[in-house]
Amino acid sequence: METLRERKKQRTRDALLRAALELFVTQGYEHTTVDEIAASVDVSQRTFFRYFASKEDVAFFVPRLTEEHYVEAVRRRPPEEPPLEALRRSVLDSWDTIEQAIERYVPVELFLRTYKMIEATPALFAAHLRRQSETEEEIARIVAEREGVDPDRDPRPRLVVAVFGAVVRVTERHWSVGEDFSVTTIRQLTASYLDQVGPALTGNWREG
Amino acid sequence: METLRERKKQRTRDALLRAALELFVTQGYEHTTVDEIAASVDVSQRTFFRYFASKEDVAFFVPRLTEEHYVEAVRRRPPEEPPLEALRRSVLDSWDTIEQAIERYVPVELFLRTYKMIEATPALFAAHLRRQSETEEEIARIVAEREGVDPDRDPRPRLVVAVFGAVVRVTERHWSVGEDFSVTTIRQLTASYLDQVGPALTGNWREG
DNA sequence: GAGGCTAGTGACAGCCACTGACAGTTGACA
DNA sequence: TGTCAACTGTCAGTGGCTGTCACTAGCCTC
Repeated sequence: METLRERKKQRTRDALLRAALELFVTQGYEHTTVDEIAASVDVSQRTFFRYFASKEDVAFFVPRLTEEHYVEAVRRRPPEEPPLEALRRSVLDSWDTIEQAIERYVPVELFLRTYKMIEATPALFAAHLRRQSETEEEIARIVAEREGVDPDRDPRPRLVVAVFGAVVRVTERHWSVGEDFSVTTIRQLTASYLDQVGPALTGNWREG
Repeated sequence: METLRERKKQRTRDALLRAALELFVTQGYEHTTVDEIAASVDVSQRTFFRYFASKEDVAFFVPRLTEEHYVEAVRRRPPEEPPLEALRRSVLDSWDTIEQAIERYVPVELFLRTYKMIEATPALFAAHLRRQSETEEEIARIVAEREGVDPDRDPRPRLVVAVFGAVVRVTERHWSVGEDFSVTTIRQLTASYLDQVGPALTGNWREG
């Protein structure tokens, strides 16, 4: 962020990001062309593609921040904690502290609406799931490391991480279709769902 | 399959499907153009798109069969079975009986290689995950129905189905990178992983 | 502070997936 | 056998994305 050149670049990137997200959430992802985004920032389409690898890539700029934030939280957990407990605390802590990280780039409110848009747009939702699965692979390796097992011989790290991720995804999905979307809401929902999953798996639903 | 016209259509469709999968698995999905597929069956590109909604769509023709097969298996489970047990038996039964259904369209071996290709191609893998999540939504509704709960008020159906699906996905992924790919192998792997997930979630990994 | 260097950009041409419109052809069926 | 409908090919166009090339504006050295 030293030279004028770098500041200019940063400004162009930020402008493209903001413009893209704004257009996406107002008129929809599919109905927004890259030409449109570039034009609204007054650069050529070619320049857009020098900042973002693809149209999809812009949409996931902020989600990428939150994923990294989460992974870092997992890394920082004390190693004596059982895996599930470490994961649980990591997600909840992440939701508590993510807002500052986001606000540096876009208003949190815009991010939340982007998130909803991703869940509602099939092409983006697919990409979202794939990204999550990549994150899970990373987390599985961290868990394996913590527990001192080889993830390619012992399936437990990937199993635990996948099961945990599944619960998080159900939560997000529920949150994304609801009215009340705030960071607080999804945090509470996550905690609640994580509490319910144990009984749901083992319990008999048809008794009081 | 009565009239000549219908038989001709069927033949074109089958030829396109076979040609596409063959090209995909030999030279890769990304390196295969729709023009190439159409040319190798001697029809116009336009005709290809009259049979398949998209290039992606051909790749998932057979997976779609297996998904439907699985959903049907779940529907047929006796209602007194606990949810997890019903799901478990459904996947395993599906793997036992799927081969006939596939063989009507393509050789099972080609299907298995297609499956590996899907797992190895990011764009297809993303689509695969989205399709699975749609299937899970359907299954969740079936489970909710069986248990007599409202899936929009009670999160348990979606939770159980998502957790179960996560285990299946870890299994598939493991299978897809391995050497030994046969239907028998993935069936056994699935059974084994399902057995391990309970202990992995609750147990302490660091003791004997 | 003049001049060379280079990162960043725009303009243009081209590939590929996909779509709409229209016209030609070929089976279905009376 | 002639009419109708289904199926197909051709063509033109859009949108995402990439390579190339020339140009400009900020940087850095002497």
